[in-house]
Amino acid sequence: MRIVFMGTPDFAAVSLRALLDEGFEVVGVFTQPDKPKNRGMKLTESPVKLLAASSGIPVFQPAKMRDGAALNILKELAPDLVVVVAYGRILPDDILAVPPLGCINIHGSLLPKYRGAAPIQWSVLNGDEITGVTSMYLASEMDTGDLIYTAETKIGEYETSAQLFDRLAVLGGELLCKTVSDIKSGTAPRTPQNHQLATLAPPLSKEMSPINWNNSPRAIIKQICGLNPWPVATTELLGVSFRIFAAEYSENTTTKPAGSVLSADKKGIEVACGAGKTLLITRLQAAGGKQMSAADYLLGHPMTL
RNA sequence: CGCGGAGUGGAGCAGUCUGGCAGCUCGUCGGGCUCAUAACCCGAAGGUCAUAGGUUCAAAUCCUGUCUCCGCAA
Repeated sequence: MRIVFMGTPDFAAVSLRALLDEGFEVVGVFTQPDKPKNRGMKLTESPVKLLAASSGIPVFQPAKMRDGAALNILKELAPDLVVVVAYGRILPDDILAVPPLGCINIHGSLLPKYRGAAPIQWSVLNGDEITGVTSMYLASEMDTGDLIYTAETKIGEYETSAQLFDRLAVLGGELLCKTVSDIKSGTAPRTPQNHQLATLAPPLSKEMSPINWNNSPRAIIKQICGLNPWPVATTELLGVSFRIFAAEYSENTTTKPAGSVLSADKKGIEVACGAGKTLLITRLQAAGGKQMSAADYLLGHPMTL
């Protein structure tokens, strides 16, 4: 079975790796064009491109999906099945129509929940206890296609989006292989989504970063975890700006206003939250510095209360 | 050459502007105190000050090149 794989970031590369390790025949890979990125604006190749190139698979990086060029390339490759994982492009109907077995996708949530660009982060931000990955057929509208399989997993109380990303990438790779295998043998199910239950997971933005200390400790911790690794929760303590990477629950209570620093020692920086509750910041980063534990930070920057 | 910040014992920092003894808070090791401790007291080890060159009687500090890390931007 000839497969064309479309994807861009690490999350997608894990799925591609899984397909290759299982011995599926990947005849071509589509990925986003190299872009100037990072410090120095160096041209950066996507993780999927690097993996495909090192595996000897032809790589295509069409700038547009609708100008006919991409369509011609795809027809030339004559895939039986197209697998899309975090490609970053909407595929037009004429592309979707090329492979006889269809186009399938791995999505980082239990659809129809969290359609959109940031399902993993939103599942953390909202404090969900269960999430997972879904395999589905692509439809014209984003993340609305028929479901094939799902795999569930629990979200840890202190699990960050970054950590969940890594786990779901692996789960997604496994689910993809099972899905492709069953499509090949003709035993894959196909279930329409219940569109009534759909929710959206739009991209995150820096505007979500500032912590509102009037919220509950859990809401704040979920914000911190959900926004890690990007855009990262921020706050100002005693006049200094910080990015906050991790925090823990605290048993203590206080009568001081939300946002007040209550203590700062090896255990962390204790801050007042809503309703007199508190939490402990354990990992942070000051301007110009590196990310470090609160204890390390305090050694060189004592906080006098 | 997109913009800016930073490299100093194992960790986090000060010292750089104005050149002149390697400093602080921890950690580690040894000893002491204590019913006991992540507490306290005494002592010790550990740094070619990112790297290469230049200026100088003298460079962590001033000048030039290089490497690495961080934020913005994308």
